[in-house]
Amino acid sequence: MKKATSGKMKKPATQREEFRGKIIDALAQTMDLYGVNYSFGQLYGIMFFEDKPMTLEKMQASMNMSKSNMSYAVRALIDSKMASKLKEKEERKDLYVAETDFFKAFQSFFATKLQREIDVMRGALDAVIPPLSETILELNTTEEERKLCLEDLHKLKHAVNYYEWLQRFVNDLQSGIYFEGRQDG
Amino acid sequence: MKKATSGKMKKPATQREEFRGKIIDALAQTMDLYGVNYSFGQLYGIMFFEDKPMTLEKMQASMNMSKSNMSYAVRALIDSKMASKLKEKEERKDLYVAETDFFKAFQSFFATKLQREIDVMRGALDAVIPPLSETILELNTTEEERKLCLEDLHKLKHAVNYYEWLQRFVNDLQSGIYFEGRQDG
DNA sequence: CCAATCGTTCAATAATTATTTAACAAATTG
DNA sequence: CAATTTGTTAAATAATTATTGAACGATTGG
Repeated sequence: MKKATSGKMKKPATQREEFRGKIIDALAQTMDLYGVNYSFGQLYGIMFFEDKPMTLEKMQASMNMSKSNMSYAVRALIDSKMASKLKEKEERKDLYVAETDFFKAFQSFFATKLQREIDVMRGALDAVIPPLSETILELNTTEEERKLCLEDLHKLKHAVNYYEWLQRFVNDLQSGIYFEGRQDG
Repeated sequence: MKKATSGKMKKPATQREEFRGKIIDALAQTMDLYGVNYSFGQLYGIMFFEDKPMTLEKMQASMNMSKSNMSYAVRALIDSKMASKLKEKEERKDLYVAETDFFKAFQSFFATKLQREIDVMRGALDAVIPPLSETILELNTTEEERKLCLEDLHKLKHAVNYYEWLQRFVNDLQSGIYFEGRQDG
C-alpha cells in the first residue's frame, strides 16, 4: 500500500494541523508496515487526535473520501480493536472512538494478529502431523520416503513447540505483564 | 495480497509433498498477515523444508516463477533476516538458506519490523514536539490555540513514553530473554 | 405508516502492487 | 581477453486491492 493520491486530506490551515499531519502520516506508515491500508491508518490518526466520538460523516469530511470507504475503514479498525463503536448515537448517526492509549492499542493490535497467525498455523499443523506420522508408521512406505517424512515431522514438531510458546506469549501480552515497567497511562 | 494465480507451484507428486504444500500455504498466509507478499512467504516455506542451500535457479524451478522475481523475493527475506546468503557459491551461483529455527525467525522478523516502526514514529515525534512546544510558549499564540496545542502535546508525550517502552521491548526481544521458557531448539 | 436518512453491500472503476521480459554490468572460465 | 553466465534493475504487463457510486434494507422521526 501507499499514500493514496485520491481523496487527499484537506490542507493544514494552522501550524498545529500541519504537525498533526506529520504524526498522522507516521502512524499510517507504521500501520502500513503491518499490512493495514494506509488510508485506514490515516483514519486512526485522525480519530486519535479528535478527542470526541466521530460519525462516518465526520470521517468522510476529514478524509475527503466516500462514506462507503469510511465504513470499511472503521470496521477494519474495530476488527483489530484500535477503535470501537459507542452504544449511543448522535442524531441517528453511529459514533466511533479510537483507542488513544498506545499501550492498549499495541496490545490489541498484536494480540489479534498473533492469535490469527497461531490459529492458521495450528490448523495446518493439526491437519498434517497425524497423517504424516501415519505414513511413517505404515509398512509399505519406502525407506527413503520414511526418512524424508521423518525429517519433515521433526521440523513440524519444532513448529508446534514454537506455536505453543507463542500462545503463551500472546496470553501474557493480553494479561498486561509486559507493561509493568511503563511510565504513563 | 492473495494467493497468486500466476506461476503456480508444481502439483504435489507424493503425499509428503501435499503435506508440505499445506504448511507452506499456512506459512505464506501468516506472512501475508504482516504485509509480506504471499509468494515471498511461499518461498520461505520452500526454503524451510529444503534443508540444503538453494540457488535462484532452484527457487525458480520450485515456484515456477521468473528468476527476477526470485531475486526480489530472496532479498525481501534477507531484509527481514528470515534467510541469508552464504559466502560460498555453487558453480558461479549464489546460495541461500532459510532460518529454520522459528524462534530466531520470529525474533528477527518482529525485531526488524518493530524497529522500523520505532524509527518512523520517533522521527515524526522528534520533528514535531519541539516546534509544538515552542508554539505553546510563544506570547502571541491565542489562548484557544494554546489549549489545543497543549492537548496534542500531552498525547505526543504519551506516545514518546510508549515508544521508549517499545524500544526496551525490542531490545529484550533481541536479547532472547522471552525465549527462556522454551522447550526445544 | 410514510418519507427521510443511515450504514452496508455489490459491482464498477481507479490505483497500486506483483510479476515478467529484456537489457546490462560484473564476474568467471577457458 | 572473449564468451558465457549470473544477479540486478528498469520498463512493461498482469493481477490484485482500494475506492467509489448506486442500490437496498433497516431504522427512526414526524
